[in-house]
Amino acid sequence: MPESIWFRDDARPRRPRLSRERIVTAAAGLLDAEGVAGFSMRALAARLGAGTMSLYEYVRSKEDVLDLALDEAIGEIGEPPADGPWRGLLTDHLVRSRAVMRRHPWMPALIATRPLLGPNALAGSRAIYGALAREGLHGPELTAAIGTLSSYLYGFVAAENTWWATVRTPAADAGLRARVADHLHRHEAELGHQAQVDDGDFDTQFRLGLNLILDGLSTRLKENPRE
Amino acid sequence: MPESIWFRDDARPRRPRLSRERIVTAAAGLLDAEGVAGFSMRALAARLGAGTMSLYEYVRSKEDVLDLALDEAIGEIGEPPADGPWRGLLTDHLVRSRAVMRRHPWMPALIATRPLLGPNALAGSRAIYGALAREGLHGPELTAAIGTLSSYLYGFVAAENTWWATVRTPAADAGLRARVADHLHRHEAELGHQAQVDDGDFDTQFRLGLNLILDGLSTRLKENPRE
DNA sequence: CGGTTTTCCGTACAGTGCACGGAAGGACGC
DNA sequence: GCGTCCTTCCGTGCACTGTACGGAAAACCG
Repeated sequence: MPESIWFRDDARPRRPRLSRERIVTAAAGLLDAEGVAGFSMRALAARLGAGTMSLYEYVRSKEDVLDLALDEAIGEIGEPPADGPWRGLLTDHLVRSRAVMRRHPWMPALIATRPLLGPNALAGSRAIYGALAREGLHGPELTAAIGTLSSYLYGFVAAENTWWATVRTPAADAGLRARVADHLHRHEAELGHQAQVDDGDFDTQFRLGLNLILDGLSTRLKENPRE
Repeated sequence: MPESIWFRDDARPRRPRLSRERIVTAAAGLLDAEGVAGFSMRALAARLGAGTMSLYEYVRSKEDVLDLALDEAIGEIGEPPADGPWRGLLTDHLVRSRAVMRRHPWMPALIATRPLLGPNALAGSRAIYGALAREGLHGPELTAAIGTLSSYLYGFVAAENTWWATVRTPAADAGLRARVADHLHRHEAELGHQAQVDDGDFDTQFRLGLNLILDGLSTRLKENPRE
């Protein structure tokens, strides 16, 4: 059996079966499947068919893996186009970001505990920065606008995800559901509205809040017209 | 030694040395001192001078303790006054909320993983609800306004706390600081601005973003005048 | 006084992240 | 061909986690 042909594709010593990329994508998959609480280095290694300690050849620590998985997931969002009307551009980017964070519900919890300094995170924020700087926003006002949008995005999805996680729990009895629905709709239940909640509900909530912020931003932009 | 006098002050059976309240306040103190990562049931018991398993007489699980500690901390915020100009009222409440979350930097990470259904959390959101309902906001628009404000608050403080945690780390070398500063100020560094960051920086950022949202809310209120 | 109930907690177990050191095998100089 | 080295892989072990279980002691009730 001419194994030499099969094996001869790279000249590095002891061509590795593992790699940083393989570990990171497996980590993201494990997080999708089991959540942050169910993520362990042992489970990750098992998912790769490797020994636990083999991972540490490519990764400094569990925290390191989480950092990398988070930045990979942020990369899924993609960058906004280089130009176009600012309002549609921002709306698109935030809606796509929310979609990615819903597909990877572990993201908000990780974001809450670590700075977003991965290459993908930095690239994305730079692109948004450019879009607003083009409209004449500068200095603290620019930073505040971006900070507001990203804080809103991430706070919203975090609340949304805990909502779904709470409702989907098998132990979620009617009483709990009612309390959570009340949390979402506040006094609406008392006013006779129905307390049903579905996906579309969150969609419109998200867009309403986003428009609130963009309206505020719009007045700022009119005060500082493009120079 | 007349122990009977010392011990005779309550007639309940086997008057307990521990209590739910004592556990919860000790938990908050431990979280303040060690953070979420350094929080363990063993450490909590040691802080109370008790055996680890004694805690479970008053508390179902570690998650339970965290839920209770979080709601207690939320209670520190206090409720907004029953009436007054809506804008000042909301600003005050959000500023006080931020102050509490800065004193207890573990709060955002916990909020990210559990629904805010404690009594204090519900009382606070009800009060804010009332303030905006009084201004003529109803239905989804009302829910969206509240959701936007709380998402912003919590997203902002989360980012702020990770910033301080990152900077205060002993291993934070100059390169890391520069990257984080860039993350905060985006391209400002490239534009020649100084990349120094201090508390006041975050204060003005927070107020700028808040005013952005409140401006957007203000236009909504003018469209739906108090009926 | 006996029995019951309520607190307290020692022990034990399955699980965690990761330090350490060894084993296996390709790469390379001779 | 043969040592030598260097890279990858990973078994073992340690300190630590949450908490199930069951027992000990103490206060109450009869």
